[in-house]
Amino acid sequence: MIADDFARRVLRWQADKGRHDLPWQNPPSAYRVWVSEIMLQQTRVATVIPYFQRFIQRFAEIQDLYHAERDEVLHHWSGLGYYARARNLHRAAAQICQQYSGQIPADMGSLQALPGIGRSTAAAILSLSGGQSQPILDGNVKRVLCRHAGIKGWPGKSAVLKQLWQLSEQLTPLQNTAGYNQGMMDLGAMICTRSRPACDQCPLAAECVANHLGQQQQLPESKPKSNKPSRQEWVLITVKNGQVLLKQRPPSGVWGGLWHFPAYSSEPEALASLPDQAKQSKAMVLPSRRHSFSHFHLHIHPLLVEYNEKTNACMEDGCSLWYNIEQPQKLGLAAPVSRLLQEVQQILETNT
DNA sequence: AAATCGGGGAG
DNA sequence: CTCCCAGATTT
Repeated sequence: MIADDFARRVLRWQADKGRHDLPWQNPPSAYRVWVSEIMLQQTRVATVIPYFQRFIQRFAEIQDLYHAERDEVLHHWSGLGYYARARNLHRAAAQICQQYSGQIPADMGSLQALPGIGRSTAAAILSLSGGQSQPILDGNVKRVLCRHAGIKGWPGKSAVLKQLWQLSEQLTPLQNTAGYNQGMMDLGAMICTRSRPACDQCPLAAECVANHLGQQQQLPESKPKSNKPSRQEWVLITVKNGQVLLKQRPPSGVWGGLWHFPAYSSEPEALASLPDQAKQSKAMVLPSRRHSFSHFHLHIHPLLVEYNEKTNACMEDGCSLWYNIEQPQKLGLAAPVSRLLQEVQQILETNT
């Protein structure tokens, strides 16, 4: 089948059955599409929607993002994961405001030079918001193309990736690229799903290799599985006069720039680090929990220690602070930290 | 080429 | 429980 016919079928289907009411589609400004594309990296649409709404409400324009504190940007990203995306988004906003007077660049090279924007994200911004003819290659397009062309091998391998980019380039039309790219993503999300694809409703089924061979479950090939290691940490939830001690994580690494409880590699080590006024208090052992990252499991063992102090001498040395549970500051908090803080709030108001 | 970087929904 | 999602960046 010639590429032109492929694109026409996708376009017709997307106009008829595709998604037209996603929050970032009206209006599809470059800024809104950019924010959405960053949030959507490795993240489902349904998960992103409420985050996008809150983020855009607070940072309606790129200048609002530029002038915001990083803590508040991370606050609006809390629970979404991959926090380097938020840090890069904030950095890129500064670059765009300083170097491009607030105008998001409209060419692939300039966009890809910005932190957090790779080829597919740059192409999505330019096509969806500006109508430029640029091929994309996200998880949806990979799945559709792997099945349609019967491409074997895991798409994460560079040879397969190169093949997929070449195919996407060939099939992407010069006109109506926004509708086409949106249609490819809609097909992947609504029809050509990972399990049980609805081939009977697919506009590309007639020439789809996987459909003809019944290989929908085998394509695309899945990532070779690896055993994830486990780590342990004991965290001190120190409550003093209704406030909780938090420490800021280093700018890079897991939960970079977010606020976390002081963490230790053993229980005795954690208890030994308590301030003298707290040592007489009995630590409450909260249930341990397992948190899974993409490449390891973290077993968190929380210890709750409450004490009071007349003199409220606040030690805030820039990388640690007392967090007010009742009137929280706008900080970046990882999902398990937010959950723990909620549990602690419950415990504290039950005890009073 | 392989590792790093979250969290949750689906199966 | 495993797998993977509108990927990019670093090693």
